[in-house]
Amino acid sequence: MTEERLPFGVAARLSRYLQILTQAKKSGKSNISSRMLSEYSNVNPTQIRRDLSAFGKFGKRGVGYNIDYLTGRIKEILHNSGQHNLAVMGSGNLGTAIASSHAFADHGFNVAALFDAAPGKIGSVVGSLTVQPLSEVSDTVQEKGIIVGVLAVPPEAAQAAANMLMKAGVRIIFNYSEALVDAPPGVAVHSMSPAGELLYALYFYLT
Amino acid sequence: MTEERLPFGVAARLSRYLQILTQAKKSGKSNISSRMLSEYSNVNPTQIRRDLSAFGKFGKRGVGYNIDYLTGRIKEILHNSGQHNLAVMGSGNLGTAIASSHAFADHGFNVAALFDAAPGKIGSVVGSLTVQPLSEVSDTVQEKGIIVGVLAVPPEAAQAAANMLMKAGVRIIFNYSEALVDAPPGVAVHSMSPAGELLYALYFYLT
DNA sequence: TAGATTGTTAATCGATTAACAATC
DNA sequence: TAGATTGTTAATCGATTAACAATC
Repeated sequence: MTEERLPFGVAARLSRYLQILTQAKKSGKSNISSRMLSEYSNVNPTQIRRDLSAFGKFGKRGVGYNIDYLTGRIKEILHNSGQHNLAVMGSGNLGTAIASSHAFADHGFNVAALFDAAPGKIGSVVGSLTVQPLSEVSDTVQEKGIIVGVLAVPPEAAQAAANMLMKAGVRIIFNYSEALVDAPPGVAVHSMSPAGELLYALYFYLT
Repeated sequence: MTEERLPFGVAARLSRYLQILTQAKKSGKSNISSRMLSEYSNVNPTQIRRDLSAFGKFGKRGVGYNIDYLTGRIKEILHNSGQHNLAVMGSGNLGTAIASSHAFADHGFNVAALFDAAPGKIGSVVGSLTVQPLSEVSDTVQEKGIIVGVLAVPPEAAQAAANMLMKAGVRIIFNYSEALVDAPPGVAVHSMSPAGELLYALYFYLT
């Protein structure tokens, strides 16, 4: 096994398996088969077994994969250990939903700061966070070692919010707005596009 | 050009291009090159040109693609025309954000109903919608011809909400909760997994 | 004309799938 | 033992990429 970067497809699928394993564990399961992983991930079961067996024999024939064990191995492969801090831009309904969600915490992601442009929102409390003004983005990102920024702002404010984050040192932008966001090389922009995914799902429904 | 179903990858990428074209149009552009489409979609520019040229010569050398024209052609390829109705389950922060968003409307998706289990929420108004009780799911889905259901409920309520929608005839479930959702064959479940996508982005940041 | 970008080829690599022996 | 499921092979298909002539 060479220590090279994984192909994009493999890394994407392993991340997906990890997410599913975490949820399956929560629902009380201790083992899971490639067939069940396939149902939840929409990845072919043979492909799943191939992905995993490239790194070792993680399963038991006739039984499936032990969830705790497999979770540990995939975390190793993805170098996923420890905590990472996130900043959320925008404290509207979407920003509040993201900051309150447990979805990130399950994977070691900690929402460490919440910012808003509106003076009326500054100081209001969301869970354990207090909404901060944009003037504090730079200092907070550096103090807390934030490497991921989440855009939960209106489309017309998305690029400006991204610029502030990138200037402060953020290298990964999660864009929940519809707007297109430009970034220099070295910064990864990942745009959520529910409408795009819906178009895709609908195509297979219509045909 | 045979009238067969597109490969999954092609349909996914065309959906993505359509989403980007819609946003690029909004920002005032009238043309776009495969290189720019590549920056926003993270798809290789040669791959984009190949995807498009499989259906015809849509571009102009030295200029790029006309956004309006290309939008029309991709809509044809994806059989995307007309309106489709959505139902959103859950009127918390996330459900409210989804129901208020323009992201879906840009592609002909109309949020036609919003449901909640909490008696205190019933009757409250979100945009042009009034929150309805779960007892009305079945009738509303059938009356309005709703084919897509969006889960914006707490994880422990996700499966029950999905079951109600499926029983009423919904064939596409968009799961915004972290929970795993089971569905019979014939129903497509599409789970958003921001944490999973973040794991993926982080892997390439860490390596 | 000069610059830019498409459309297309060719070569390589990864994904997909069926099938099945191994084995829990 | 019987049933289930992994690990693996082999064959095919789609994705990726560089390169470049065509042409706007």
